Amino acid sequence: MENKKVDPEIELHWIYNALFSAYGPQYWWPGETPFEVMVGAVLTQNTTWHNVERAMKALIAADHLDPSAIVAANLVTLGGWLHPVGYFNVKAKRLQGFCQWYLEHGREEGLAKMSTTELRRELLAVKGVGPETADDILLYACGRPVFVIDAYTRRLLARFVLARGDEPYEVLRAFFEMALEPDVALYNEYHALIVRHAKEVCYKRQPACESCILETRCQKYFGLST
DNA sequence: TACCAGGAGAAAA
DNA sequence: TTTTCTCATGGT
Repeated sequence: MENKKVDPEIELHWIYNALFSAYGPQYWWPGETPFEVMVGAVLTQNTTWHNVERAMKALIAADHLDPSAIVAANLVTLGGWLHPVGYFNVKAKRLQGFCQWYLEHGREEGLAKMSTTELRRELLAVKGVGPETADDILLYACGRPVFVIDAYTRRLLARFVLARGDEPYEVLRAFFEMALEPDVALYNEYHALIVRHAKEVCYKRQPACESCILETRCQKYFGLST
């Protein structure tokens, strides 16, 4: 594989424009309120969104899509509502822990008073909230300009030879945030488009993704003919 | 039947 | 410090 020197700023903007032209706005993140977005971020860990929606519906049906109600809920009962998302025993504890933190920090109003750096540090200190979940919450619930790195993003970077893909989370986040202007709407749409594209075209198909809308530029770095 | 999905924490090496 | 294991359901 030929490893050519590329300009991350140019490449990342090109990829974004290509994805947006192909798929249009994705209207992420699903959720009526910022708190619902936060709950979804915790529940979606290693789980499809379809199953998260089922668990959210169960919480709503039980009138428990509320931080105080979740904290007060019996852990076994809460796990029962979360059953569809898998790891329900783990996620019940994580969700309760997160809601406890959310209430102690003054809900949305309290979080809004914190700087992005401070809020991110606080989120990462919550058990069950790792870097991706923290950044999902920061970007989609709190409207902070933080780029979310997930498995799809890593594959995309690897395919474009912009990174190996297995770098530490913070390295890849910095890579995006240095190449792109700190724009909440852009980061929001970009991550959503990467996920959308991953679902449309399987990145695992090596070496080329036939019919992939990014194919022409992607192949440029793989030296593949059209 | 086997594998993967909008991860994270703990334990082991 | 890095790698491996565990948590677990539901769809393909």
